[in-house]
Amino acid sequence: MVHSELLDSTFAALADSTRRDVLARLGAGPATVSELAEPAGITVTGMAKHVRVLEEVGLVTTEKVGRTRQCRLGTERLDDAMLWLNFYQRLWDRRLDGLDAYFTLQKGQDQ
Amino acid sequence: MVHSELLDSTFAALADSTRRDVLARLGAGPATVSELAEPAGITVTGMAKHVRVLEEVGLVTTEKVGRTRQCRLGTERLDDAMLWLNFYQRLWDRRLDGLDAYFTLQKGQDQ
DNA sequence: TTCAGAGTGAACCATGTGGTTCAGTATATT
DNA sequence: AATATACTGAACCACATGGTTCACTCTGAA
Repeated sequence: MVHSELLDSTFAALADSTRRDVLARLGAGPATVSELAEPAGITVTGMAKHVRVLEEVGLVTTEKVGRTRQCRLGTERLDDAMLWLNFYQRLWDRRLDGLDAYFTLQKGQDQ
Repeated sequence: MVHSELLDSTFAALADSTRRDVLARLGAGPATVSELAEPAGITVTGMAKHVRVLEEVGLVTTEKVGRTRQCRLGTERLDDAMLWLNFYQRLWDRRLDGLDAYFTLQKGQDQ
């Protein structure tokens, strides 16, 4: 569960605010590469790379329509990332609420 | 909400299976840098870098104990990342189940 | 007081990343 | 048919990343 190439790539894809912006924009409906590039303030070529990254992990789907490329949210609904985070959120909760919480808080107040 | 340096760094920190391993290991209890390095098959210096990355985003807390450095899970409980993912998971759901689903599916059957 | 062990810091290396420009291809529009 | 538009591909750049080695400091133990 931990050693997943897709998980690596998915988290890496999300670790960029330009790409998160793209997901936000596509949440409102499909858009072309140019339409995504303009508000981001980067070149079309640059945006095409971002779209590729998102497409490779399934977060975005694209389709060539005439001379434009229509982009929309993919069907990969962040399930893997959610699953992972949920698992570790529980791990955190268990550690903080459990028997060792006292000891942990005693020694780990620094942050 | 989207433009967050911490969110960038947190997702980036999670985008490495060695670091996710470290979190898993620390979920079972504190460990020193050496104890983390050995199963990972990398040098202590290398692991120290990973620990630093995790510490900088609050996922790990460390404390120098004698000549060792004890590492444990931090108090930053992935809330930011969870919040973001939940928001977008809902966005996905809305898009796929909502009123625009018909239009979307009409034009986006390719996947 | 030595000496071994744990970690740190600096330097280095190969590779990846986010961006650019420029030249090309394919498709609309006139 | 000519031209403008939307994207693609290759080359390039600066910088970040994941890893190393080597020399060093600090601490615990003999």
